Amino acid sequence: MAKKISGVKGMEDLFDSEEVQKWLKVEQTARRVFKPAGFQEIRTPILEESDLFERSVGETTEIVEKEMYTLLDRNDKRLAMRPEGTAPIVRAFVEHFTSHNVQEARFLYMGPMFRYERPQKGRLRQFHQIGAEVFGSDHPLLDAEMISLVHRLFTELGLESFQLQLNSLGSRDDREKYRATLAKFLDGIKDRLCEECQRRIVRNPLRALDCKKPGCIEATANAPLLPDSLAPESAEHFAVVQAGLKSQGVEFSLNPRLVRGLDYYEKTVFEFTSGELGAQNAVAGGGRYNDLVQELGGPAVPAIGFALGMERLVSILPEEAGKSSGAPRVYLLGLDPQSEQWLFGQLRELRAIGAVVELDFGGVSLKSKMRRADRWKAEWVVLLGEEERKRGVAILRDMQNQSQEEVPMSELFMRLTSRLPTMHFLKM
RNA sequence: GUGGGUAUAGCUCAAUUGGUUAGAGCACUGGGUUGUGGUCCCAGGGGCUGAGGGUUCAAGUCCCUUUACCCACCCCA
Repeated sequence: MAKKISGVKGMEDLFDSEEVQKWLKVEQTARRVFKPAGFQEIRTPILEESDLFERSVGETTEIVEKEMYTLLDRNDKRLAMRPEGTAPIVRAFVEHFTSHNVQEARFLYMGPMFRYERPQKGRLRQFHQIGAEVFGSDHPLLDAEMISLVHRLFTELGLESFQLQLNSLGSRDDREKYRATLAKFLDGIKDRLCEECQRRIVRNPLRALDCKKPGCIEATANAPLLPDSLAPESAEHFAVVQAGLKSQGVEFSLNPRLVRGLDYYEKTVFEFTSGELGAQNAVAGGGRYNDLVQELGGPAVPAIGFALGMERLVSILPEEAGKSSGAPRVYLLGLDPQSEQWLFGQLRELRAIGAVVELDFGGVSLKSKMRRADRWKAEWVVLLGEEERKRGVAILRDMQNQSQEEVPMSELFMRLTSRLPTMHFLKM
């Protein structure tokens, strides 16, 4: 035997039918929730120029520094497999929409993302996201709408145990000022912080507030917090976001230490978490990015977006979401080559009416064939042998009632159809 | 990148202080009088014990190396 080739680390095959069913359900529900809100679905390539992510996500972020799958193409162009979805959408928006003076647009996307990380529960190297982005407005109620749509998606999927955390990073100015204040504070308590956090003082002080080490939590207990240092305009924006969510009945809690890992966020940031996920507890996250479009060469168009982790979401979905279509299942069983040949001819028509139809292949005993039909969970079995064929009939067996009858071969299609729910479409 | 854990049949797991041909359940295949499923009974196939090396009369079991997977740190979806 030739040497086996196994899949790439952190990249999974999805083959369990209930699991696949859940994916379909999530994708379909996302469309049902977002399209009526004016979102159009778009698909962008997996490969982008590395620069796109370096400039948007941030040069000093973990993602860009250590986690990107990068390559040189045959012309030595630096490319990267997208580690996240927002930057490509912004790029596409700038490239195709702003040129015709479109400054407002809503996009829904779904697809694989890639990050070279050490896999663990809820963390893969190829994972999938569904995300949405809205360009064209800085209105705080848009923030509330975005968050509320995600909330609604989760509710429609029957998800019960999730929490919503909210924070405001303020405008870029607010953030810069706060960053300086915080860095100063941290420097004062430097010797009480872990090594990692000491490095963060210069590089990314906000992250220190998110550190989970007990020593750091204690040391930063009365650090200056972001919401307290927002300029009046940002504070007002944040207040309206909260009021908007309340009026939609969306529950949330404020987390002044919530920091997101991508540089482009400002003002409102949010995260949906679940206790059932293990250490990687974020199911979805997002925020506002008012300067990104401009930074990527577009006009000054404010925007907000979110992304959810497909694998994480699916793992906490209720069982019902994995139930597959209720289409009737019909098993065709021939006892000799001529019978099989005739039944084979019926496949197309029967499948066209929405039934799941399978023809038994292979020369085993009738008993085994029946056993197979049973394991396949057939509701109906059509049995045809030489005896029947001579008389022009086939046996139609109802597996549940354990009853069967002979029907003329010429009427099989009609007889069967009349017993199946009419116009039965395959449900998602 | 740093820790910790696991690796035996397709799946879930056994195998006494190292001791004969490595077992069970589920699954699979066939049969229980000739062409009828589920429950039941019987039989059968299937493992170089992740890989490589070492200690020993003897290794699934002990030691080293390696690979894969899992979990956590970190980071995030």
